[in-house]
Amino acid sequence: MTDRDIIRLDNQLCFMLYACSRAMTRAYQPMLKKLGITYPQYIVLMVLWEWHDQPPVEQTVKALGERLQLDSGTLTPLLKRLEQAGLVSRRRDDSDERRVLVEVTAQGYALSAKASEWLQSQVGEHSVSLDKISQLRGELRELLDHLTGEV
Amino acid sequence: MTDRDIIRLDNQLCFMLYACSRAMTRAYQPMLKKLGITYPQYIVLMVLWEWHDQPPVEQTVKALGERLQLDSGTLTPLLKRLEQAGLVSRRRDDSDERRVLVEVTAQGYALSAKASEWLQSQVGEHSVSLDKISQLRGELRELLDHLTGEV
DNA sequence: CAAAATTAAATTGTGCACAATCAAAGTTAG
DNA sequence: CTAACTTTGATTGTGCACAATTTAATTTTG
Repeated sequence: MTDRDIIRLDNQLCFMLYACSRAMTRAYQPMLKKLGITYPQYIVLMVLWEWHDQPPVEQTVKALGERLQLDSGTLTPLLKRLEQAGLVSRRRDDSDERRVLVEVTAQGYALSAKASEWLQSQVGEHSVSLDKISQLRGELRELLDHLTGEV
Repeated sequence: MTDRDIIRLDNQLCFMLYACSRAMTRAYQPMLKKLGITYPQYIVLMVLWEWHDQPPVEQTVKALGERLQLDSGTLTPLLKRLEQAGLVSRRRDDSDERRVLVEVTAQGYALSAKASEWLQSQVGEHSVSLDKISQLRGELRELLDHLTGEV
């Protein structure tokens, strides 16, 4: 296999990731419309739901950013919109005024159940097998670790 | 496996695609900076380079949109910027004034060689095996086909 | 043919991503 | 203690994505 083939393979992988990510967003669109949130907001809420169930040491914007690989330039306005919608609360940490503590409100947590309900109604629609999804997830994890310099 | 497990698996796949796609963009950033283009512009140019080598019947904005699953709202301004940079030419089709024909300029085509050169210098850096990349690409293709309602 | 329907691209508006910069709070060192 | 440094989040500006609407060209129909 020549270098040129390797490059083509790499480019194809790039494009498939780009296309699949957007296709997944589109697939979730009907649910998101019903919930009244965007896909990135859903991603953020997934973490905040998890934090609600199993509170970590730090529930800050920084911790959220590390988890999602997003900076404050993306998170600050997104969280403000979720706050505006009554789904999230933000407040300065009294013990360190640089930090902003973030958590879901009762209303925000309630969305979790609505999302589950909607997704459960769709479970039968999947013709892609769970084994394949599971395997794909694992391979993507490996790729992600490599790209972010874990290895 | 319960419905709840299925939902969690699905959500994890969503997030991995979202994260991997952005991580890949970051990985290409040094090259893109040198070429003076963005990641989506690179994706568009990859198609236009291919069109240059093997011209399809229709070299229009519409054909580009179908190939990349992007609409004119995204493509029009992006192509205008590439045109501004002298990498792409756009002109109305004389035989059907609704259409806009798109192709790379000589300068735009020359970027292909620069990209290849840069990527070839990086080939050794990959510790992810080609087999894995190839397999992953195939699985993503399968997922994409399913999500876009082929099958 | 002329009206209605369709098609292709452009435009408008919202919300990410992300680089770069800034401001304020906190920590460290002289 | 205070000056230098670091950390955290906010702000600013650019460029996608994408929904919704608009405009103009073409095709279809009555």
